[in-house]
Amino acid sequence: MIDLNKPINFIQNIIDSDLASGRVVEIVTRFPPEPNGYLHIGHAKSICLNFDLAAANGGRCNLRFDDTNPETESPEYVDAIIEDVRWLGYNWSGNVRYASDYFDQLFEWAKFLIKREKAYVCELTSAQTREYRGTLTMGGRDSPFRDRPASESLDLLEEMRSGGVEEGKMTLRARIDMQSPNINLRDPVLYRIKKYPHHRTGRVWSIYPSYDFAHGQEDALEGITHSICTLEFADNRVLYDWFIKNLPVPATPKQFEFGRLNINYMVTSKRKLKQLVDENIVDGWDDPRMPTLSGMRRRGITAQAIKNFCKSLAVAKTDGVVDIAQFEYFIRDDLNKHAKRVMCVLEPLKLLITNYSADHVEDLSIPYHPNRGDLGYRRVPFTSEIWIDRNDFSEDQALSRKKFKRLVIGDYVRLRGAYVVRADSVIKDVNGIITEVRASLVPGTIGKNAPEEIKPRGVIHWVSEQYSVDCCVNQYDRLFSHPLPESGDESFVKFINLNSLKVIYGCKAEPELAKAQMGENYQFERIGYFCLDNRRKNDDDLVFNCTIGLRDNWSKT
RNA sequence: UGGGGCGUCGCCAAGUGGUUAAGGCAACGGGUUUUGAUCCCGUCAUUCGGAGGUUCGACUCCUCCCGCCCCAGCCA
Repeated sequence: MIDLNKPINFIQNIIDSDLASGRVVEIVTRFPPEPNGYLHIGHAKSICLNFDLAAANGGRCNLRFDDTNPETESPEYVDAIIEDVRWLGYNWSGNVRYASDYFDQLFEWAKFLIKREKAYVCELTSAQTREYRGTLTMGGRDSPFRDRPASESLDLLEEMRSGGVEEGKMTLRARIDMQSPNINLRDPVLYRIKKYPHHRTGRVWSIYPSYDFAHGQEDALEGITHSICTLEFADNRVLYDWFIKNLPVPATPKQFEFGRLNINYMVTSKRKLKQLVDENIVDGWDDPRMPTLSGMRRRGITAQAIKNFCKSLAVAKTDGVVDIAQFEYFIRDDLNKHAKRVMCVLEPLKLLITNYSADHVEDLSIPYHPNRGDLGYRRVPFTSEIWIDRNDFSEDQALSRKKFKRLVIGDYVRLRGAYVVRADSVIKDVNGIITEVRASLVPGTIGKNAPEEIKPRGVIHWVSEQYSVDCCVNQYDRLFSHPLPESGDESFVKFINLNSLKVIYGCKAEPELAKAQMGENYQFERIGYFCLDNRRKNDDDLVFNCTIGLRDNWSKT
């Protein structure tokens, strides 16, 4: 599975030279999610990169929540994220860490900067701050509070911290360069007032550090050697380095950026995914149509498939769009190897075998997997009345054997794992709808080919009517009808595919599926891969989610 | 118009002065098959955003041009 020919990525190259030059002795990385939403496939790429890079170099990787904005964060997200990382199979070094663990230290460092006249409390409103910042092409103007005495800033900061100042009235800013062509350096905000309870520190703080003031210092505190983030943070790197240089931090982490993962027909923006959840466009963060890890898990996509996919991805600085077919390849690839084969009829049509005794039952033994003997066999009862899928039968005898490898009046077909049968006639209701097909089997064809002159058109799946179990199947189509739903403005909701969920009731499954286990993947032969849905009302309800259909070359033509 | 980043097959992507320009996905042929699945075999860039230049020799170095992405949150 792992492509040994795949060259090492540019970050590994950097690690190699850092190790060779002695800049670092142990590789330490970190996965730093903000707990303001659920993890999605894009995060999976980052998780794999960080954990695998550390492991490949004998280092370690931390899991750290960047919880610097209590207004948008919650313990629900913390728990979900931890579960998802575990599900992927990764173990972080030591305890789960939080930016909030370092609030005291960060505050001390803020005062350190003030004392060295590298930070000041600013009383510009947010609108004024924006105005003073200048534009992309023009420099900004210095804040009138820029040169106030350190002692004054120190007192004010203490007042901000203790809740004595209204939200929006003051910020702590770094004193860098209002003329910098890099806007991040135009006296960035280090602390802002938020009188909002934090999910871990409660109401202890009335001010919270900004991402820029927190992230690099957290990395330094944890001894992170390679701080890997996505491309949009490239401009923040000089600021990251500025703090590391101007603060008495215990280490010198370095930031490296790579291109985030985009997949067509998907949306990977926590903000937008949250919108889908909040507006009830989907069933929740774990809706099987969502690109979230929890949604994909519920859909039946395996952690291994996601990891294999992520590892196949290049780590580079280009921001491309990966074809969803590439992801689907890895989903099928893993499922094909591991899923047990069973039979299930989605749209039942009765087939009566007229030359088979009505009270006879044959206990057939059929392998769980065509090329994995280690998975063993299952018992499948064969009776005279069976269910076949309606679209596996046609009255049109003119249909060529090449175009329709299924049952046609007057011709033969193999019942998977059982006999070869010939369709003889049909019975219709008053509306002309076929209600039953009458057929005759060719004796002695179980496990053997039919006589030379009988050439079955193909193989179809079936289920004994008497022993079948009823089930329900959820089939999914892509959530968006547009390959790039995020292109253009915020109107991605306009591209929602309204037919992305199809619930099929009254499906008939072989008795084996009555024992279906949660978390197990099955292949419904000739249809696709399925798993039990985790939101069933009762434990013995049989509701299956279609993970993905089998590859289907024939329907394309 | 400032700054940062990127442009190699339909998609992803190796390549760091001399290779027949890897590989995967997709596509298209063919073989095996009691899943129209899997598996196997084969085909698929005289060309690297464009134009010049340096060089015996460039996707790789230089110059100019074109295109795309990110930055003006007290979000991350």
